[in-house]
Amino acid sequence: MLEGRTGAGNLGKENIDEVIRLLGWVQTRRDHGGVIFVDLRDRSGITQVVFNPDMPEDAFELAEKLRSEFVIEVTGKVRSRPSGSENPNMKTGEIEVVAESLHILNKAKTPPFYIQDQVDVDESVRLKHRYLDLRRPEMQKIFMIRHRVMQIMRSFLDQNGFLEIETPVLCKSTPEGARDYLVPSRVNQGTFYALPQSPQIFKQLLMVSGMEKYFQIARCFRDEDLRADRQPEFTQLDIEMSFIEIEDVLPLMENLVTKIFAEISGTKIPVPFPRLSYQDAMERFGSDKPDTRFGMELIDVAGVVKGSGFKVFTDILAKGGRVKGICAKNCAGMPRREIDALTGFVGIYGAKGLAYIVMGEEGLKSPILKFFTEEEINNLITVMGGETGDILFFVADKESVVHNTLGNLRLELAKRLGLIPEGSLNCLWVTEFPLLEYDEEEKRYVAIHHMFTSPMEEDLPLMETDPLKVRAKAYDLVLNGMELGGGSIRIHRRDVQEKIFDLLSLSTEEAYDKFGYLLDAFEYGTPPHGGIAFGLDRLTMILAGRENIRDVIAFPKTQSASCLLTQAPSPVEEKQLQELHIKLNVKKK
RNA sequence: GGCCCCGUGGUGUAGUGGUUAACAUGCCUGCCUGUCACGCAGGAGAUCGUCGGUUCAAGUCCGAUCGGGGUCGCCA
Repeated sequence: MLEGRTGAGNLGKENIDEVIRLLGWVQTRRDHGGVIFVDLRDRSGITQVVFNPDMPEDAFELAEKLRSEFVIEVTGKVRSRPSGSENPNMKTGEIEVVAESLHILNKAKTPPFYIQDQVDVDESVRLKHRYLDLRRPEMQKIFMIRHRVMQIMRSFLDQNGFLEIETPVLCKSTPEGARDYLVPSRVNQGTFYALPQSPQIFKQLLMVSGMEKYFQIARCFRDEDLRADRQPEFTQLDIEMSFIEIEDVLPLMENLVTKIFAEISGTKIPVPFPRLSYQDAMERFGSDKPDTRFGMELIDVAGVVKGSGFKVFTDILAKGGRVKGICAKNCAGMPRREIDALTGFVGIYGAKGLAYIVMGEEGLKSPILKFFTEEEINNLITVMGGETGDILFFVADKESVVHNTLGNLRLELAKRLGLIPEGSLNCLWVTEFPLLEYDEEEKRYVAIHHMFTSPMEEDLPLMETDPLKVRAKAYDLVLNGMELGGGSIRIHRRDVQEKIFDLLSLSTEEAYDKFGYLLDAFEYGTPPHGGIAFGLDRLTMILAGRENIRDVIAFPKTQSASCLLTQAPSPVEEKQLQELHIKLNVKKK
């Protein structure tokens, strides 16, 4: 059937007088009674087919029966459109195909929405009929980009000596990290596999195996709540290498990322990417994935306010908290109610209030002025870099709340003020992450990256004295304020790994139960190794200019982790449950 | 689990508590030989997500629930 087929979207003046065969869908039919125009669409694009009454009568009658989305086969001759009827809005608008024969390969029901770009239709309707949604050219373009990205990754890594190796999808459940998706075992009553959150342990085992350079485009699963950029199953480019240090990983990955952007969007990203320590990222931007496309950095004002009469600030400082601010340029005209609404905004992130000073033309306006001396206010303005026309915002709280709040307020204001330059690509590495953080709920340390991440050598002594100060050999690639990838140099020494388990309050038995095989493996000559993983979906989002991860996944889940097309998840037969030795205990609603 | 937004013919929207729920588009029928979101004429198509409440009267007000989206928590 494909023999001698021509793509509709690639026809042009150079094809004039060629007799061609098109296979595709009816985009639109315009029936003028005597002459019928059909726009025929296939993956390559759209071309206009003309049906004249002087063609065989039965073929013309057939053309009158055509409707949207009928699948047809047309044979005809390419010709120049009559002068004056060219369509400059169409890639193939200079030519048309005069139909000589028509076959209807299949009829179609009227689709629930237009098969064209910029459809204004509820996303749930698109998802229910995803196979139709994916017919739209803009969706097809996304998946062509996604495909190209994967091909570039594969060829780049192949050329650099990496082996593509698959790892299991049915895995062992591990503590820590995200909630696992579980799969009951039929053969082994009462036991479960977990779907991989990432191929982490297997890729390290492959390093023990001497594979030296591994990659995989791997599906990962995390049973957590969804977001605009988060799906329960997603795809990572997973990479691991032996005999490396950070300085081997980052430049190689910079080459890969710049190659992808150069080939897909023709954008040149300068290398090396800037690096920012976690500490600096948090202090300056209030985020470990800072958007550095604009300024408005966080400024510490503790030095200015610590001796003041403003108890809200001084009390928090006394308790070890922080007082920081951002300067919103040219915002003094912001209406009072909008400023008040920002108090609600910062409340989302746990801040109890938002102090501000409006630097208007007629002087300063602020509910907190009365607590400060003139000198203190002048110092505050100087430190903040405030000028007439600005608003200074302040948050006082414990450090995590201050950073989170101001970091998000900074992004929100930048969006409202249009400070983020369109089309700019801003790649950077965030390095020197802390190894551990303290979990108040569980009253113990937890790993920030994961528990196989190597501490920095010079910080090893701190593991005994001040574990929270220990920095990890971990790095994240951040693009336009989005975490695109992350990785680390791993622990390859058993004694260090056991020390980590110890700090994480994993007992030796527990550690052995969960990771004994890994600890055993580490005793058989493990090379120093490390790696990284990139979120393919997020990368495709940026390359395709999408703000929603569902758009770059062929068959995504809704926010409640269900598939509107297949109705998954769904109840199963009692017999299936019995085979799996499972009894349900469902809460009645 | 919390907060916020949305739900009206196939699709997108309008709709002061008060007649037969309006408009656009799509669909069907007829007409039409140069359109390209063709045009013209006519027609069909809605238990206003669901359940309950207030009211003489509910698409409209209230509550619950279901579904979709955003977000906080969560996501090593």
